[in-house]
Amino acid sequence: MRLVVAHCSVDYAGRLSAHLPLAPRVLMLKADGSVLIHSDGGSYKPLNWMSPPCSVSVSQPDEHEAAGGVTELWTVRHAKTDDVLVVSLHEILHDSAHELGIDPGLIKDGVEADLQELLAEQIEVLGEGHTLVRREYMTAIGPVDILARDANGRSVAVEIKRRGGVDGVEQLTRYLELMNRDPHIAPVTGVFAAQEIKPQARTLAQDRGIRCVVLDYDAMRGMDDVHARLF
Amino acid sequence: MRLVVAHCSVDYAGRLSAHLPLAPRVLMLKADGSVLIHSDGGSYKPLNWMSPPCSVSVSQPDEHEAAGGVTELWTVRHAKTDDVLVVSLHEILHDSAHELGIDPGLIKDGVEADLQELLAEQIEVLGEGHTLVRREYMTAIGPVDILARDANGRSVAVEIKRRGGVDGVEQLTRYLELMNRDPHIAPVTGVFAAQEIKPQARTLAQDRGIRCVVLDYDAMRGMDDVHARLF
DNA sequence: GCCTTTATCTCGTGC
DNA sequence: GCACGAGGTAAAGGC
Repeated sequence: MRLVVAHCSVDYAGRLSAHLPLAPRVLMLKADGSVLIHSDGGSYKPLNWMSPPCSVSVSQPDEHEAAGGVTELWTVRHAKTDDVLVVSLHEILHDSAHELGIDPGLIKDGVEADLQELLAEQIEVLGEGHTLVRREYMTAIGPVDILARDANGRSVAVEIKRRGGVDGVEQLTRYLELMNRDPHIAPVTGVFAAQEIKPQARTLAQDRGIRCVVLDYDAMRGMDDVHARLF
Repeated sequence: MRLVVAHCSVDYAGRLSAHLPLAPRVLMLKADGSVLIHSDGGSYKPLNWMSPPCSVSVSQPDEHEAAGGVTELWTVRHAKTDDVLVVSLHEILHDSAHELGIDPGLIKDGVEADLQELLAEQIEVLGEGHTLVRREYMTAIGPVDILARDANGRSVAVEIKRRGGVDGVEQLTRYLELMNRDPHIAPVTGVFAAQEIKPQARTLAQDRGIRCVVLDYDAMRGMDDVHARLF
């Protein structure tokens, strides 16, 4: 990992074209050849970058560039596409290199998969008398998150999202259309379950006869702890 | 902007929980209080981070932590949510601070808006005799990218994407359903225009009677230059 | 290897 | 300020 702080301008040509005017910035060169150009704000996204696999080649500025104050040019080429990032370095304020090794990586907890697991365990959250048929019920166009049965024994297809938008409703609609064509399983009703359901999505779901259920992750995890203690 | 290279472990609690075991990493502390934790690989996304607005407070390790090798604790708290990021620093390998100022920002070119502009100018790309009605034609559920008329004077709703996936076809389908209920404008046919159309999207579009048109951005920009030269 | 789905998405834009 | 759509989305998981 090499860290450089320098006045620079940047040009990118690839899926789009982009340009950064001359200013002081932090340049991060990773061991895999990738380059990140960060400013002192924004969020974690760099102003510009080149993703691996790629390689950097350093060259000297031509007469015109040198006259403009450029001391060094970095040309970063992607190995597979023809994306190119050119960093024109002016004054270099800092330059250091560090050996980091391979990172052991992030351990996560609390994403959609966890929600699905919890809901499968606590399927009664959908309403009294509901029973789980299976998680990841496969259809021709992909897996339905949860297939359940309501108190009357009718099939219920559940689509789970952390944040429920129209996309999720569309997805569930496609599954329902398909499943309701299959006489073995029809009729199937739909439930759209999410920690947060956006108004547009709720409207669309209601319009299509899909029930919306808001999930409380913390409460469900609490219930899960009770389960764990009791059994 | 402060750059620190150090052996550290990290814990995040917020919209999810996450943990990073002890390893050497780069810590980037931005002027707005945000913190990024980078490894020497991956992509532009840090292993972990805290987005602004937030603030860092430094504290000394307790006896137990100190015995484990912790020399300093950084607690990064989000100003609005209760997200917390705790960095447990062990050995510090590098520490430097740099004044960058506010970045002038990125200038982009070649995104969906440019495609829409070019297609509006060169509406005949859709087929002979096509004329432009208007861009961003408003409906109750949102704006249709382009409304045009074909050689027979029939309305044509165009959805433009850089990369055409099923989402775009669904979006256009919703517009078409709505517009075809309006006797003033019905019948409306649909055109799905993109630089690249995914096979699934093409199949879905054909199934719904929506025509697919692949756009050549470079060629259209070339035409645009010709336009500019001629007029 | 390709495709689909998720994301602490981020980021702009229009209301 | 919120909601919605786009992204050089990136990254993970299934087939």
